Amino acid sequence: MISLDFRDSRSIYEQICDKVKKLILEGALSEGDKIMSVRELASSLTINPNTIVKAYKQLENEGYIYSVQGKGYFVAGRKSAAKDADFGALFDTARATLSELCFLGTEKDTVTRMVDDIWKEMKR
Amino acid sequence: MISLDFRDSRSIYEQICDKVKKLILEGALSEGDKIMSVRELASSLTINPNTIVKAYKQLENEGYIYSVQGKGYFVAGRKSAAKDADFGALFDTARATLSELCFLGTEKDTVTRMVDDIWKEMKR
Amino acid sequence: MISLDFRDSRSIYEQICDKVKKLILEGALSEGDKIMSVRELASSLTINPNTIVKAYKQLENEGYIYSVQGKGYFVAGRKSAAKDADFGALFDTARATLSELCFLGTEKDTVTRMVDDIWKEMKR
Amino acid sequence: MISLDFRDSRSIYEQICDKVKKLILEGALSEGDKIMSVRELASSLTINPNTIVKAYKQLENEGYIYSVQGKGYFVAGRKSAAKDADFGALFDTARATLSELCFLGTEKDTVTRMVDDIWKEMKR
DNA sequence: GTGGTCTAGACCACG
DNA sequence: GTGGTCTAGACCACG
Repeated sequence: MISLDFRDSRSIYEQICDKVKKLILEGALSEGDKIMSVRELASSLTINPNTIVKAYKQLENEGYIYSVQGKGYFVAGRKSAAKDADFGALFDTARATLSELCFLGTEKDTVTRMVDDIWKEMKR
Repeated sequence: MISLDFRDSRSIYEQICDKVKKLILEGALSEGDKIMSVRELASSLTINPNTIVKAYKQLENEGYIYSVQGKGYFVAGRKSAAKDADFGALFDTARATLSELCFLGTEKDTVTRMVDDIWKEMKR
Repeated sequence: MISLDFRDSRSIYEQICDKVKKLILEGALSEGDKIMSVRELASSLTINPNTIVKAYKQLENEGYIYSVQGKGYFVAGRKSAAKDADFGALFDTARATLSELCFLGTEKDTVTRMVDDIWKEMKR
Repeated sequence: MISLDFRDSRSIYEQICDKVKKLILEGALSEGDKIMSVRELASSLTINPNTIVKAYKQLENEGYIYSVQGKGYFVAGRKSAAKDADFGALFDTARATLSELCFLGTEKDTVTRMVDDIWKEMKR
């Protein structure tokens, strides 16, 4: 299920993007699965359908989902997402965030354990 | 030195924030160093001084710099930044970015090496 | 044989149009050949027969096929297609696409070779 | 100048996309040039600003233009467009269109001359 | 003044 | 019923 945090400074469509992407990354949504329709999600969150459209189009541009005329949106595969991904930007973000954590005194072990967890979980 | 990329989708004050923070994380600016004055930086980048003020206020809120009335802005220490840091948000960003890299097929070794590099560099 | 790509952003009837036209251009279907009946193709693709009808009507308008009451649809000749073709629109599309390829750095030789290939293949 | 053709079956935002792209391909707009603001173009065409936004965002995704917060949209360079281009799709379109022209009886010389013209013009 | 986000709601094509 | 397009208009951040 998807919920919004109105205290979050990010825009609504960004939050929806991240939530749906998270469900895909976690494997809660698998390749070929249909995701909630634009209207369904809009009414369930009581926001405007156009805002959902914007989030879904963003995810479509990133290769995470695709639309089928008159049917709905479906989860695309890893290959599709990898093809459209901007690895440069992702690594920049990763490096900046990890550098900041390091500077602020985070132990390397803490981060290494997080990395281990992520790669272990994903292989399931 | 700081330069701007007008094609960057981030706002100017955000870019300045990130650039100054990066100089601090890299050790190019050390605790107690005076950073460029608002006027200096504004004229060197030919942008509005208010934009610099906004960036510096942001970094001050994050504990990375502090102002001395009539003297300018100075680099604060790690403890100051660590006290004001939102570790929850930083770890969320790190986890989300690394999860995405993992999903997209990045080898764990690549990331582990990046972590090693960052922690090694920083200890200097 | 005709297959559909549900990830294709084009509508189903457009995909069918393009696939059948391609078979004709390639010579896999020749003048006078009977093409698959609406019912046959609909059940083989498990889609609504009306969608096939729409595609066939479109190809009929373009002069690529013609229907014989109670017999089915047949491939028309080049003259028929040439008579109904909108050369202006085709040249506009060709010019726009080639201009974009040129702008993006494609070598002229690459395109000239493609043109050679197409005209050589077609003369068979 | 940009004008709309309401008889054109393409959507308004697509027409705007193509018109602006054409100006860039022709060299009427060069790298770094500011293009008409969203509001300016919307009022000059008497259409809704959101429709312009949609067209501009599409061109931004294709790397042809970029936005600067509070300043407007500017023409990006060839490299930017080439980086984001889907050459596979462009060549597919080119091949399909040229194959159709060939089938319909167009002389190879006519096409070769068009190719020559495009590559000659662009080098200016 | 500029682009960015969002609402409210209409009408369309597709199947 | 689904997504796609478009209008009309509001309010925001940025500089």
